Amino acid sequence: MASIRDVAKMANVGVGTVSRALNGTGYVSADAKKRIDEAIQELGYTPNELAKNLFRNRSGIVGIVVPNLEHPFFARLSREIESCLYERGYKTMICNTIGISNREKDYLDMLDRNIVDGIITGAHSLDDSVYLKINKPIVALDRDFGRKIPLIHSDHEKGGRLAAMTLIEAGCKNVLQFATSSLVHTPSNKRHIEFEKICREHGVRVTTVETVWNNLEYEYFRNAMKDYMDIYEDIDGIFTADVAAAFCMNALKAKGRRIPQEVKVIGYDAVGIIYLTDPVMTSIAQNTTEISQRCVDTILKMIEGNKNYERQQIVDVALLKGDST
Amino acid sequence: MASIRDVAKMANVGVGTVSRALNGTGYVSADAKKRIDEAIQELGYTPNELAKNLFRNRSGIVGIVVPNLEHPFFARLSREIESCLYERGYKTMICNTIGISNREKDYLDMLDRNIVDGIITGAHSLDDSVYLKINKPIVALDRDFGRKIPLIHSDHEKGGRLAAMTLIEAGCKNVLQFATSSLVHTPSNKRHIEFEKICREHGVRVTTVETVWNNLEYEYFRNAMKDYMDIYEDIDGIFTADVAAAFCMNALKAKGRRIPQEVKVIGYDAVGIIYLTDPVMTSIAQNTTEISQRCVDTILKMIEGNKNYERQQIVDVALLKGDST
DNA sequence: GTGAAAGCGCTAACAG
DNA sequence: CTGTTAGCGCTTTCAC
Repeated sequence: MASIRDVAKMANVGVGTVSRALNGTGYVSADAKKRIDEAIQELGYTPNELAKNLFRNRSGIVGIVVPNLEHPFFARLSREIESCLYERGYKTMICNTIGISNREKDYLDMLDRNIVDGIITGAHSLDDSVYLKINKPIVALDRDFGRKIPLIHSDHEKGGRLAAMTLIEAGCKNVLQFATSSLVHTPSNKRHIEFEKICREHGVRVTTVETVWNNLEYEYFRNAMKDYMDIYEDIDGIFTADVAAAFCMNALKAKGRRIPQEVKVIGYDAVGIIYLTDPVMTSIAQNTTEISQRCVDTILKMIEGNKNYERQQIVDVALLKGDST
Repeated sequence: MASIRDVAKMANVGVGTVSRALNGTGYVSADAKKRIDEAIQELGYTPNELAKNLFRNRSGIVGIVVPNLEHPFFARLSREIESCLYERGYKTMICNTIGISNREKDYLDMLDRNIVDGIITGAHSLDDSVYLKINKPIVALDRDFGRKIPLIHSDHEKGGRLAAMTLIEAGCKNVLQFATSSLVHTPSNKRHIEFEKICREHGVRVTTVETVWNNLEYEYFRNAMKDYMDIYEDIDGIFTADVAAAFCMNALKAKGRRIPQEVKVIGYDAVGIIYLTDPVMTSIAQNTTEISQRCVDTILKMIEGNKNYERQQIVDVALLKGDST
């Protein structure tokens, strides 16, 4: 592999001149420039990023930590974040934690080892204290780690309200929702608190099942939802995230209950699968495009030392009306 | 950030000794080792991977290039490949090409710039010649770039045969399949040739629609499949990849056709969404776990200079019987 | 066993 | 305008 020295030698100039020519920093005579270009051509020279990285102590890589890339919400988010980063000249490292806190820790350590310049995290298996000790660029998705770490999340309260109002207006009197354990204090869990509150205010009976989503596999949701539908037989409305909601719909239909006539179902996230259910699922849409842009914008500001960002950024949600409500 | 020099100074040893202690290479007296460990503790020293990378001219990163991470097959594959790489001590860089050949080229160039040590590619927008020029570790998924580049793919012929036999045995007489343009010469497209052949042999009429899947968005599939179902009204069997198949099912049901009584549908890939359709979709399962392992195994062998791998590796497929056939 | 020194490929500062 | 030089932080000979 040809190095900058080989180019300099062949072009009869110093390495500094080649570097300047390459990066457009400082003056280079047209003549020298021409010879350098020729040498680069001839040698098939490509700058070695590894050396650049060492010099400027930057890798140009941002890590994105998600529980499971196979979950459609995180797949979409990862895709969009990767696109934003690409536009801004950064590369994307992907990290699946699959609920294993060791992995999450390993990936966080890459900040110290200078493997990534920053991390956007949507995983939650580690204790807050671990994050608070870190003094490098981190942006959190749907989790508040305290003043030091910026967080970005949807307006989940509004999401819960929209969901509740949708079911209420559709005439539900006895609804069921699946929430994350209330021990986990995340912005996203607020939708369930709000949902419950609104339902109560309107005299609708609401049952909240708190679950720990051990893993985010379809297979798991499928079995779990089937079991739950056997337990809660008299409900007329359901609110939970898309994948779970889709499996609820299937389980309900298998039991002969008609949707939306007998049971209304409203999902959350509005990922592609809402078009796959029969009927098409009503869902609260998170604006993953804006979330991604804000995540990338914020992490790059942190990396580049620009303090000019809001610590908490809330992104609007919207009702995407389907035929399941 | 403390460097190895600081550690050496504090421990009263040379940097070489610290390096040896850190990497377990060469002898270090117990006494020196102890002082070094203490210094590392006290300084909170972490080795800078960037410097290591430059020295050994390796980044420890493998890039995985996919058309669209949001497509469930690639989401699963990416997840599994990331897991394998993690087990082997490598990191994963993710690259969505979204059908843009510029992006694919940009990511390939990272090989030359030493940003990634190798690339596993499942994208196809560039011409073969571009790949053939590259002299670095590349493993291709479902595409034959010629003798230089190893390829890994499912036994798609068997897949096509299984699909055909399933529809035939279910009594279909007039089936429809969606294939990639026959101009694109990929192993995965062989399933449609085989499918057609088997159907013919059994006196079953088969219509093959060749499509260019412009993008892999749910929205696109949904509209496209709806239109196709309006055009092909008299068919009694369909074979296509899961996502498309799922939307076919929905479009058919919307037109009042019963599945599987009037039309049988068989998918390909067997990703999670087969459990979401109603009825549960029959599909040909690709063994993504084994595909991922082989991809990782092969790319790491190439990176580490081990020539001991097969150029073409074919992974078995299996029929996953659902209720749509 | 261990320190000193060279060098991975690049950039930036500094004389000319 | 341009060549020389000194590192970025680490690993690895190679004498002592």
